[in-house]
Amino acid sequence: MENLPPEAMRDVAAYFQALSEPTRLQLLNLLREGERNVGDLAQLTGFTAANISRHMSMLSQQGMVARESRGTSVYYRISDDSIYALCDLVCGNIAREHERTTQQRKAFSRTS
Amino acid sequence: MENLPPEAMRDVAAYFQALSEPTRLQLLNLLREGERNVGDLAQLTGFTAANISRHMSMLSQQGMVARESRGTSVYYRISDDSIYALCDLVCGNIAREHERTTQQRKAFSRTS
DNA sequence: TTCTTATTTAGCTAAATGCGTAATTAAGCA
DNA sequence: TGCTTAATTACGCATTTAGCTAAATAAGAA
Repeated sequence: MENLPPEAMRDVAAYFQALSEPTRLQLLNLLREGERNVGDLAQLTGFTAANISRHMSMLSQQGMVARESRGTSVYYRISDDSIYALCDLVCGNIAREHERTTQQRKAFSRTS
Repeated sequence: MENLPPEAMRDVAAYFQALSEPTRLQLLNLLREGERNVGDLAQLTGFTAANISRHMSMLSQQGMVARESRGTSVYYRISDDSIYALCDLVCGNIAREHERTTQQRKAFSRTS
């Protein structure tokens, strides 16, 4: 990524942006167990189908999920397992960061 | 990340969000070569120091960069190298995705 | 075809975000 | 103590975004 042109930089940013929303992370998490259609995802998350449809469209555009229309329903499934590796990596970082800030709080309470 | 509570999900989303902005990716890229102060980063990117300061504060809060105040300047440096691993992973995914959509375009031009 | 159901899109609102300018703070130096 | 310079914060503005409701589209079923 050292010398990426601005356009590629925008692509990378867009990819991360798709993962920067709790609702979309929740949707990706639900797809761990297998494919789901829009209505199910809406019911499971408590959001409207319209909202879910837009979120899934975004994840699909980034190539994270695959869209398959069967009958009147549209099923989505994970198409890129590396997303979970990415998320797990981030979770590790956050855990470390949490550790760090916790220790900082301890340090503060020592000095005050 | 399977069964993360909503709060942790927000943390993960916030982490990705810090990486979801081209300017911030550019700043992280500049820090590959070593530490930089706010004024330098502003000059190198063409943005105001105020803007850069806000971006760096965000990256710092997520534990991605370390902040060190020396004299009247504030220097930032990468504190978590795994960020680059993350970015490279994403670049790979984007390359694959680009490949995919390119082939799709080819398929379309064949049928039309 | 008509009816029903699932998904998508249009239109809107409230909240968040990136940016600049201007004001404020912080640290050195005279 | 002032003065200068660097960084941060306050404020305003334009754009984006996540959510809803309602309208439009798509695919089966009667």
